[in-house]
Amino acid sequence: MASLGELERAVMDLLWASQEAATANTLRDLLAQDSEAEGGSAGHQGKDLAVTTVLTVLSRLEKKGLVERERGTRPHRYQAVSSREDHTAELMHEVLGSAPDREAVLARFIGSVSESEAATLRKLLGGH
Amino acid sequence: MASLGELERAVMDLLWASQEAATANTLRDLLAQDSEAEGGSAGHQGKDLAVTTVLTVLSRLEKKGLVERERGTRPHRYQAVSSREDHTAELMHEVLGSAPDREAVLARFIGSVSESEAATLRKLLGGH
DNA sequence: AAAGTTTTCTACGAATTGTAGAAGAAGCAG
DNA sequence: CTGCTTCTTCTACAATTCGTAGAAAACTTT
Repeated sequence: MASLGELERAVMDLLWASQEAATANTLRDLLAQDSEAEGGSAGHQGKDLAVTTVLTVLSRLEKKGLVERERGTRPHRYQAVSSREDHTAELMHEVLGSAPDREAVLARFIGSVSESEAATLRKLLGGH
Repeated sequence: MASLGELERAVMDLLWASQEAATANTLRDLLAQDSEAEGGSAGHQGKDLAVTTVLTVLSRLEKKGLVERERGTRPHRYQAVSSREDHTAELMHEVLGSAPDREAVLARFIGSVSESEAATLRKLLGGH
């Protein structure tokens, strides 16, 4: 139960973008805007989703542990459980974790990182 | 079109384990063994798959670009396109790639790597 | 209590995956 | 070459996931 569908991803992007908790309605509106602004002629069309659709997706994301909801307030408010960066880093660990030879994987991985990123990594890893 | 199902993964594991190309029949046998040897009482049961099942899976893996087949020999022979390590590293890049703030993700990622792996990384990243 | 808003339940269609039979193609025994 | 055996391709079906949303239930507000 790892990867997200297209809409699920779109919703997460919104939640990650706005640090704040949002209601399903707000999200629906944001999604409408996004798809409206999305690209020239043949982009994939602008949807105007039903709120129930957004709610379903939010429930699924909650079940997957990516989203948390405040049930106290009346229009429930949803927010991402962890930041996009944390989540992505976690994902990377998941991918790596399933490998028997982690170090070999890391070697390959490092091999194809840009120089500037390599520099960042050196800094992060600190002097020996 | 990213992740693999359970059986697909099992097949890839076999192909990755044995550097050599294998036939569908061989793989079917190996799968049978594996599930046989797999865990005490309530593990998920030992299947004895039909060869067509294995062939279907192999075709799908081929379509996904993970497997290559020699069509010349009569029992076609299948092999992984890239090593497990390469594939995993690629996956990590895919995960990372979709992030707007790559460096932040890398920071988190590095933050939760074991010390020995950190050492390896330092070595790989080389001086200055 | 009526009307409006929000949430939950239920459902359906497309795509993916595990699973395999039926039928077609290719090679081997006579 | 003709039939038997083996291998591959085609087609199919059930379960799960995901996009999508109506119907109904629950809660607010007036």
